[in-house]
This record gives sequence, C-alpha cells and structure tokens, in this order.
Amino acid sequence: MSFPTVNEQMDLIKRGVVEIIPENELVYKIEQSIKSDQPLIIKQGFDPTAPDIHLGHTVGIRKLRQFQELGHKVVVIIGDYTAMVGDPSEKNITRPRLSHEEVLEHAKTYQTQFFKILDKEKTIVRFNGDWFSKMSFADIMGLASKFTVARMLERDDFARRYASQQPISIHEFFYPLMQAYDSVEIKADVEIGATEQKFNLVIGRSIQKEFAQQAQVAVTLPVLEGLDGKERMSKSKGNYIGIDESPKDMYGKTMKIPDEMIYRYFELITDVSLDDLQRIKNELHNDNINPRDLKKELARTLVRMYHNEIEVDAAEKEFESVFGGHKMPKEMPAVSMNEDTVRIDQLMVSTHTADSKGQAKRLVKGGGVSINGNKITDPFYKVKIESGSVLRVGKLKFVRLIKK
RNA sequence: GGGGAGGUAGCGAAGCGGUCAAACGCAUCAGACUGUAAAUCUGCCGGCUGAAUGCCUUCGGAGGUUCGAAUCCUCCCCUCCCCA
Repeated sequence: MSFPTVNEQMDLIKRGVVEIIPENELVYKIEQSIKSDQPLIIKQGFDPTAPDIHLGHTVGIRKLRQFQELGHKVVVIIGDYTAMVGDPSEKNITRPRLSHEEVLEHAKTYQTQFFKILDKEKTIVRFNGDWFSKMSFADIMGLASKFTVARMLERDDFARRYASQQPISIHEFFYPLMQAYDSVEIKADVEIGATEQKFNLVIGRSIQKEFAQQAQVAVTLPVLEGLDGKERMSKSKGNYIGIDESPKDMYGKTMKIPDEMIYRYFELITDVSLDDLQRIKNELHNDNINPRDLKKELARTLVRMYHNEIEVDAAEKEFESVFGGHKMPKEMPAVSMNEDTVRIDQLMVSTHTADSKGQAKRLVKGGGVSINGNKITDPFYKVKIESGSVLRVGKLKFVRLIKK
C-alpha cells in the first residue's frame, strides 16, 4: 500500500478542523506510517443513545472517511457500555436508562448509517462493553488512580457546574477515563471528536502514556448547530436533520436554517470544493443574490448526497409548490371519519394537529387554521367532512380528510 | 459528624395564609411582514368547558393545622455551600 505524501495528507486532514493537538506529532506519525507502510489507527466513539444518526454526526464521520481515503484504518467505537450507564453530561435531562437490547438495536442502525459515508471494507467497529464488562473493581481502581480530581475540575462543564452549585456525581468523572481507556484498548493514533470533546481527547493522551503507549493526536471538529442555528444539532432538541430522512423532509428542513448557517453547513457537511466554498462566501455577501437561492443549492446538495438526482428535483418541486405557490403538498397524512360534521376543535384533536381542544381553539383564534384554504375564525365552526378536504394547521401541518 | 442555603410551570425567577393557575424575563406555538431566514409587531402560553367572577390537576414527597396553604407545622427525599 502506498500513502500520499505528508503534505497532501495534512492538507486534507486540516480541512474544516478546529485544532490538531499537537500538530507536529501528527506529522511525525504520518511520516512513520509512510516509512513503515502501516496505516494509522483513527478512532471516534459514538454512544448509541438515539436510534439514528443526523447531519451533526456527519461532521466527524466525514472526517473519518477522509482518513480512509488517505489509506488509514478507522476504528469506530460504539459506546454500548457507556450508553447503558446513561450519559452524565445530560444529567439534568434525566433520560431513561437504555436496556442492552435497545442499545444494540440502535447500534445496528448506526452501523448501516455509518456506511452511507464510510468505506465498510476499511472500517472496524468495536463495542466498548467488550472490555469494560470484563474489568474487575481492582482494574477500575487502577484506572481511576491514573488521574486527579484537580485535573478533572479543569474541564469547563465540570468547573461551571461546580461553580454554579450544580451536582456532579462521582461516576461522571469516569466518563473521560472510560473514553480514554478505549484509546488504550485499540492503540489509537488519532482520535477525532467535536470541540467539546477536547478535554476527553486530551485525557486519552495522558492515559495512553500511563499505559506505556504512544499518545494519540487529538483532532477537534466544530459542533454543527441545528435548525435553530443556535444550539447544537441533536435529536432530543428536535432541531436535527436525520441522514435517513425523506428527500422532502431533508430539503424542507434545510430551507429552515437561518441564513448565517448556510456557509457553515456547506463547509462542514458537504463535499463542495474549496473553489465553490469561496464562491458561496462571496455570493452571501452580494446583495443582489437572494440567500434563499444559496440555501436551495445547499438543500439540493444534501439531498443529492443521501438520495439521488431524481429525488432532488422532486423534493425541490414539492417544496416550491407548497411554499412558493401556497399549494398543498402532494402527500399528506389522511384521516378517515364516520361523522358528517365535526367541530373544528374536536377535529384538530382527533387528527393530532392540536394537543387539546383548548389549544385548538387558541390556534383558530390566532388565525392559523384553514379548511381547503379558507381560514376558520370561529372556534366552534362545524366542519363538513368530505373526502378530499384538507385541514391545514399552521404552516406545516396538513391532513387530508376522508369520509367513510 | 456539625453549621448554613435551597427545591415554584420548558428554563430563569417572583410570591411567603385568601384577590395564585401563580408576577416578570427567555424559549416554544400561532398570526402579520417575508424568502418556511433574520429583525419587528400581535396573540397565546396546565387541562376541561359554546368559551365563566365555573370545574379539575399543579408550586420536591407524605401527612397535619386552618373556613381557606405554593405560603404555617411534622416527617421524608433531593441539591448546593462552609467547617471538621
């Protein structure tokens, strides 16, 4: 096997990354790899706490693929063990503990989704339960003794929580240690992760040294903001675009991101060339160009990546007809009813377009409800049920009614 | 082990015997304006009720005092800080 030159490799690796810690060690590792004709081991871990992967995850996964293109070996760690323990960084959200079955189920979908981006042949998937489930308490104490509380408290979120009198449980301290130990177990040369992972990645270096290994290089990547443009993309915040979503949803959701995010999305989660990136940046500063058109280009690009060209056109047409021409979408959920007439609030509750009759009435009073394009203003309006009638609530919720 | 401060709606934060479904801010949701963007303005913002000065559920949990408790008492659970 022959590898590209050090400079070629570094150019690709550095694209879109925030930090390489330390860069000279990475250069050294690549030199050694070329010299010995051995690939580097590139690691990234995922906790399968949610059933599938969204575009936020692809920032890292795409970086892994770049390493693969350079000839290196990617090891994806599935944190089945850590996921079962429960993610302490989100402790304030009290999430339900996942059973091992659920975790494995999620892990399964993760794996198929990984391979929409990664080269299956060049990817090794490991579960960290393989080694953690076998450790004795003495082993755990041994691991714990290799790190100090003072260093733990250097970490931003711990420091902040400590300062603001929020609880921190002891077991949360194990998280970084477990992640670090994963690196020891697979002898990682490079670990990649989001910027917020910096602390964990660096601890991996310390712990590897404790185990007489060469320290890994930490590569940090930006965290992708979700549809709100503020908070990180995450399933639990509902501001995500899943990579398995339909072309229509993917396109529509992309059109919803704030303008400031357009460039960032192009940069972090698409394959557009550096020239195109520059062009996009210029056009965003050009007042004669409607940023919406660039957003459309982004939406097209994303749908193309995860679906295909035909779907791209269909999704765009669908989007334009609904939101441009104020027409109805082609496909919408249908609900069949026996009644001849139903009061609007009841109809909304039974079609799940409102959570309660009270909310339904409020929506009607707010002017957000229409039947076949006719706005309803009376919260006690009786809707005549006819097959083909369309109930619209807000901008996005449509239901087709069917008379039984 | 000792001392102190706390737990209020999605979040932050008032209230400290009735006028509290609970001020205010933020977020969410809907409307106007738009490009399904941003900003701005408006409305809503526990549930039920043909829409109430009505009913039900809610202020960490369980009891109690009272005509009446988020507000007082008892016990319990949880968190934070300081001292040892």
